[in-house]
Amino acid sequence: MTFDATSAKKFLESYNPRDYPSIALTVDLVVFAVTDGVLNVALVRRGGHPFKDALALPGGFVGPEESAIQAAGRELAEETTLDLGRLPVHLEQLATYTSPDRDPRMRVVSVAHLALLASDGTSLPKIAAGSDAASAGWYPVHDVLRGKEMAFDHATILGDGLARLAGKMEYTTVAARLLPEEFTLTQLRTVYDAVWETTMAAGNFTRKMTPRLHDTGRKSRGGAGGAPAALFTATDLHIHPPLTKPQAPGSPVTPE
Amino acid sequence: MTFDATSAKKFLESYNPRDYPSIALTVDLVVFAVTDGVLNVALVRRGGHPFKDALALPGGFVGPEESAIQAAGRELAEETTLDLGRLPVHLEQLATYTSPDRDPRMRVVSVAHLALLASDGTSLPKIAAGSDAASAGWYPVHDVLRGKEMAFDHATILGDGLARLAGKMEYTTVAARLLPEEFTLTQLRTVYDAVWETTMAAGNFTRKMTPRLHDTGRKSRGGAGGAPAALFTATDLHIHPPLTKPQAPGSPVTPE
DNA sequence: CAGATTTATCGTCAATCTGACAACAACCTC
DNA sequence: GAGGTTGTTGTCAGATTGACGATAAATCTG
Repeated sequence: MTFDATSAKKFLESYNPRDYPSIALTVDLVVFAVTDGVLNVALVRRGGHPFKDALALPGGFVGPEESAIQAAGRELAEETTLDLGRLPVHLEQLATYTSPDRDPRMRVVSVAHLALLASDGTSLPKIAAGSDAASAGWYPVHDVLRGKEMAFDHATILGDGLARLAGKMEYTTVAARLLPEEFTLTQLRTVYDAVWETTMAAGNFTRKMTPRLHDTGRKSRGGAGGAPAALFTATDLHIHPPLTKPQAPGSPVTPE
Repeated sequence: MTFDATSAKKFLESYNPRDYPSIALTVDLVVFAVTDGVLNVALVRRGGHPFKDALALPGGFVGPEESAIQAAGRELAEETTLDLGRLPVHLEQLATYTSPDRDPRMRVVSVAHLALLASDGTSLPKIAAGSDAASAGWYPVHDVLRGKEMAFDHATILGDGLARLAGKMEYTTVAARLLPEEFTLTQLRTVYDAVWETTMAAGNFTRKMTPRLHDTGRKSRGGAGGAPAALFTATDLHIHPPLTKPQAPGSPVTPE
């Protein structure tokens, strides 16, 4: 039925690289960490054109002999000076952005990744600017998204990253990857509140979360002046049934 | 700490395409459709090496001026001879597979997509083999996955596609995209059973699903010999709280 | 055409889960 | 040690769940 075998329909047997303009394969990183009840993202300020001085996600090229996730891990290690491999940093593929004109210079296909850094909640890991970046730092995610002035399509990528994290926290214990290996229920609840922009009831949160975690038996050395809290460890158990993010006001549950 | 700015760390300002081996950008398609209570996937049998005669996902190259999802839509239209654009075919990006040696010939980065075709449940859309494929046809997904003998990493991709669909059906009405625009609750339940390999109770399914759908007021002309069923239309409402897939036996909910 | 059969939908019931909130115990600061 | 703060457990009414039975509406069989 389709005789017009367009050049794009040919397969590798007849593929000649010179038929196609070359493609740059990069990774972009959405790196999250929580401090003081706020979800932060690592951003760099661009030093060169295009989008000079605009905020952008950190990233870099995928080397000829590495996969995208390996490249993401390498970039993350270079940027955070973190002894990656010791801390269980969560790193997963997010999505790939392929619009032909997303970079005005040439065709850049970017595989975005989501990275979650552990934090005790009071300080953020140091990060270093990459080679094309003037500076690097942490920015409150929800503020950045409301301001929405980022280089390339990075605002979209950041939004997708947040949505992925928020969604996955409903049926997983990923939120624990934003905390030290041992943590209290209040710390975990703080992470949920930071990401979801909610204020969850402490009692009910404890009731629903406890069976999914492993109680170490130890107690936190009272930090803030209250009763000592039990220290938990995350299991890789899926939460079933899911913890549901409170319905956003205005979206009816049962339209009649 | 890292002074050795590796070539891969350089940014576009200093990027020279000839520094990198060229990359082929392709799309792979995981196309699903349901008949007779079975979830099927469209596969082609490869005509050339490597993996000659093995089953593979349909796919093709991304053209120089199209995005990955556009390429996926084009390939889907070419393959199904379907008047895409009329039927609301669900098409979404799944994940990107970038392992350097996933294709022995050269570096092929593939953006996999998930496509859901509407079907009345009794027949499947015709599909045509692509240029490098000897034949194309529908195969039962769960059987194929159990057999697990596919070209390249396509078994992984197919598994990921199934997991995406199964997961999304918990909190969305995507399952309706595998049915005609108007459908009965039993048809919808059949889709759930086909994908999840479950047997859901009809009464409870009706109770939970009804408020998420739009009742057209019309009734199905009794096809199989029973009471006529109400015809529904899908809304894009998220299901809240989610419909939970029954726990797989052997995975305890509350380990104590 | 009169059952028998199949199918869709609604109803019931006990068990569980949920959200709201109170009660209590353990710790810090002054 | 008094007072404030924090973590955990308990209570209670309302909603949700899974299992299953009842009813109504159509087709199939003879």
